[in-house]
Amino acid sequence: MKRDSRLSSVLHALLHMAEQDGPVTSETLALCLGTNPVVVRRTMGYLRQAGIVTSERGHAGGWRIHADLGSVTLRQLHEALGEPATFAIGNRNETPECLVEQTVNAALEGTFAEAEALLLTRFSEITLADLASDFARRHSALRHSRNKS
Amino acid sequence: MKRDSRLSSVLHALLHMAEQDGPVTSETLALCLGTNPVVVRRTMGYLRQAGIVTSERGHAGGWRIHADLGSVTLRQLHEALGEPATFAIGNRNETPECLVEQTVNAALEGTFAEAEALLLTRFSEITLADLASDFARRHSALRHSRNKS
DNA sequence: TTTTCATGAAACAAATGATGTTACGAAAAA
DNA sequence: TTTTTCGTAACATCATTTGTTTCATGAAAA
Repeated sequence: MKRDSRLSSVLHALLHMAEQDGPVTSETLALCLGTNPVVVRRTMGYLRQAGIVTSERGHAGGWRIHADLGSVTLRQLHEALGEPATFAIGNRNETPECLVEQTVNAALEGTFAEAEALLLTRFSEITLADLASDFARRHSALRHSRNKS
Repeated sequence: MKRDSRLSSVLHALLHMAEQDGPVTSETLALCLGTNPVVVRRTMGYLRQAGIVTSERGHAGGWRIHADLGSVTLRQLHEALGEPATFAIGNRNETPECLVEQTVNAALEGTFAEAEALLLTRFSEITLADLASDFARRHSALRHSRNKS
């Protein structure tokens, strides 16, 4: 099953952008992510539409975060990306005539809905600022362990 | 995103089998599911390996449920199918060197793990007997509404 | 004003993975 | 011995994401 990794990608990109003062080009982000500048533009375009980032063309152009890190949640990013399907497991037929299959669908849908609600709740509780501070902690821990050795 | 619908499929098949006395052929199940007998064999084969169903060849052969309906949970079926990936969303790179990406992965993995745990818990709480009685309820409700009209 | 750098967007290619199909072998019963 | 049915391998199809190529457009620098 091929997973949608855009949320992971934009988080990676945004945290790198947060470390920079000026704008960051698609080229640079593509190098960070191990992909292609066009893919970066395509994906970041969703965030621009949602007002989370801005882009500038020409010399010294690139991408900037256009929001407070503490105000952007994973849920907002997920929504900006079009709320892609959460689960890789699903019903065989979404609108079956067969009563047996309707029963199966109802049971699975209820369960998936509950798990998705939990996921989205957690997403809404995590901000870019949280991740940035997690990163700072890891970074400093790494420095300490390097100094020791 | 293409979803794995095997759990949905086997539930559909098992409930149809529960309605029958004798064995049910792959051909019959394929008609119920709107697919191919070979696909049925392939998928039901996982359940046979797990001891949930048996198959017999030749005349009057086919598939039988080899367990008490109340003792088979959705979780067991999910496990029998090889515990396919739950989420259609995931990390871009599972073992990144980049500390930023490690931070992102850790946050997402924690959240996904929590949602998956909930899903599996719910799966372990639902048995085939539960679904069969849900079905009976729907079936009887349908008859009543038909009699009214 | 021309060149360079960057995004915007469309069109196409590649890769991936589930599902579907064909074909044939093996076993069991009529 | 013929029919039925599963078991399995190999291959085809389909959908979707991701990657690539290409060119147009805009903005700053030379």
